[in-house]
Amino acid sequence: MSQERSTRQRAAMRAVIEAAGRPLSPQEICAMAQSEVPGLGTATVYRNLKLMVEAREIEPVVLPGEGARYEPTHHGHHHHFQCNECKRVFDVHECPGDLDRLAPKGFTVERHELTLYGRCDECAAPK
Amino acid sequence: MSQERSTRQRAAMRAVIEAAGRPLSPQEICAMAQSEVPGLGTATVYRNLKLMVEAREIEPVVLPGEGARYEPTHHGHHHHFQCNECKRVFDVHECPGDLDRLAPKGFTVERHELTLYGRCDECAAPK
DNA sequence: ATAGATGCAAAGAGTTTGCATAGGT
DNA sequence: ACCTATGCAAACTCTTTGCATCTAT
Repeated sequence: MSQERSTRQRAAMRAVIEAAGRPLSPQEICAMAQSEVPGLGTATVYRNLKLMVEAREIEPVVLPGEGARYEPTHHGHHHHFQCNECKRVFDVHECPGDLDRLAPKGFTVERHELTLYGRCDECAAPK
Repeated sequence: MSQERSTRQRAAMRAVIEAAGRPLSPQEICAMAQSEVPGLGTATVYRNLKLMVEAREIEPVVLPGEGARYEPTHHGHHHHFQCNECKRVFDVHECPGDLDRLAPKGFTVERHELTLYGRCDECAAPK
């Protein structure tokens, strides 16, 4: 039987993802976790992300045209906002709801993804 | 000044995209256009796709986690529906509108993308 | 004739995999 | 000690770029 071990790199990644408050890209996670575990390699980050997703500890956030980002598993439906300037992604907990009616006749809607684009509060503010 | 030339490869790509009736990936476009222009290379496909997008002749359709596909330019805002079974993508011309209110305070919404997932009419129907 | 377009190959960017070694248990 | 996890480097996929050649105008 396989058994998951608790390693410094995994702990560092977990801490970084928990603390972020927004979905992080693999490179961000790698860079941020390196302050805790300097030698951390990208392969390890990808391998652990995969394991953590399978363990339902985190989940991928995939926006159109962008690589996957990861955030702690949310219980409940939510969407995302991407800043056109800094390109960071934020959670949006509101939902327009009732999107089933938009589908063509005979189509059944099971799920939807909504992404807003614009300026985040920091980038909207004058410098 | 630059002037766009009409070439066989561009014409073939245009024809393929027009005839498809659904958004096509660069590889599909390349493969399909090669029956008309055998030596067509991927670099040319990508370069022409870029030009055609800039010329507003076609537009990219980018779904989460999928590479870009291209379809003839639609006039008017629209969204997409992807069938979970056949994976085909369809246009959805309705729009929930008024999504600006969903953003966090201080955030400005400029644009939105909405993708519905479910069953298309053919796949929803019993076989 | 001239300048944009093409095709090949090489270069990038992001992600995955092979393999010897480090390190949890 | 055993066996998973790690780090490096190489492989892979998709897309872009450099460059000599071709070709529409």
